[in-house]
Amino acid sequence: MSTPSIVWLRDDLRLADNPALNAAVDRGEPVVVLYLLDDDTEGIRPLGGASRWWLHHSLTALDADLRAKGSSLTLRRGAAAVEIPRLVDDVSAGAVYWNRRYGKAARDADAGLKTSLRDRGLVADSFQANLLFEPWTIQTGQGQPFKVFTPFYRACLDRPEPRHPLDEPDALTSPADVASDPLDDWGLLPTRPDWAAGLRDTWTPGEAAAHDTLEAFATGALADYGDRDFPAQEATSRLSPRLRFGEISPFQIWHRMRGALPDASRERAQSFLREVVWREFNHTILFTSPDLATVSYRPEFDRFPWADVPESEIDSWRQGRTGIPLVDAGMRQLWTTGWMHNRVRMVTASFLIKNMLVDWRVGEAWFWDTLVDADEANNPANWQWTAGSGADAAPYFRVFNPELQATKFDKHRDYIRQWVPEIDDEDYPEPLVDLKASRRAALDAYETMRRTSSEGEQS
DNA sequence: TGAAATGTTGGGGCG
DNA sequence: ACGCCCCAACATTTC
Repeated sequence: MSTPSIVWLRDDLRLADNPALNAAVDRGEPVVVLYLLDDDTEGIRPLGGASRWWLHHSLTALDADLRAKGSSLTLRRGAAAVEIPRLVDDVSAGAVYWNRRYGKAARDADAGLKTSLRDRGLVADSFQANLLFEPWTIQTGQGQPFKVFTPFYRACLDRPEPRHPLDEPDALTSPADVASDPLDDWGLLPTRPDWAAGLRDTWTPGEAAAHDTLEAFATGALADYGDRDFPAQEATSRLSPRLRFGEISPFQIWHRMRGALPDASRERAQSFLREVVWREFNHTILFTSPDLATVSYRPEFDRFPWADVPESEIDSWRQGRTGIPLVDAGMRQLWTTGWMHNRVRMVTASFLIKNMLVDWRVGEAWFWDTLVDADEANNPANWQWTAGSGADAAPYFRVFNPELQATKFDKHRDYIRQWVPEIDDEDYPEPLVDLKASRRAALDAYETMRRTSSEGEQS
């Protein structure tokens, strides 16, 4: 009588460098590879639309990869606290393995599950797979979490080198007749309207394509990583959705960057890894500030006098009709492809927060819904960075001028023309706001916040 | 991973 | 030759 192992995949849709999967294989019993669509556990943020599109296709790819190894993906839907024990009973499982995640609700759910499974006599183990450095291991000399990136980065580099990636299992055996939802029943893909054409043209989700992307970057665009601030150039890795869904692990990226590279790319590799460590930093912030997506890290921003902006104007921003070419180009790239170049993310976010005086949470929510790489740590942390309310954030008065940014980083307007082809036509909209006056208003609003904050502290 | 305002310097035109 | 002014270029400060 076998007691199968369950591998519960979440943000780690890969077979290689997957410690939970390898642990299950090493246990020697048949393995059920599970993905659970959990929109029901309180506090776990439901995925946005673009992420659901990606998830659908990444699960499809994963299932195909599993079938090539003699297994398949088991799909279930519901709250983990209900559905995991149900699956355990269905298959008479003897062990459950997973790789760790770092949001509060997720950690609480996982910890509760681990306790209840162990109380029933099952093996229940979790693994480090999705961060190079566990958040609780990177601390200041005082034992506090870092609030500033650069010392955090140095502390990471002082740690032992991250482990080498693990090989994927050669073959898998799975128990017969495990009930699985049809993926199509989950409704992850958009219909009426089908807005995903641009996503389909841009991306191939799945582990194999993730490795192709990393390899192409390491041997190609990485040499041009010094040009990464120019949005018309393909000088970035485009690995963000791969990391979000764990089609590739940061360990695999780390060691690829430490491996054989063209000479021109050696120094660039460290610049790129520094960005990967920003992801670590953001997850560490999330670990210590679980409400990162809803609460300003700097409490004085609770008093920031956001403007009461009509929804129609926020829609102009969402749809890329602000009349500011670089902002509109970025927002259209986002809507069309589910991704936006990093510099343009900063410009579009600064425009919403500072030129329009809209609460950063509004923008964060839109990016959450439309980005294929929306991540519960990076997305809110980066919005708070731009707002000035975050850890090691840009000072509030650092207001991007989108015209100047276009001059500096899209000199020949290639990026703008790609996404806003009607830029020179008469019907291109007038600017939604006056850049000079709105900058002034943003600085005044910041001053108002500072004044009311200090009054609040005195009373 | 900013921008704008303000300050400083030095070359050159000109009386 | 000299002082004066203008202004561009660069540096520093401020928001």
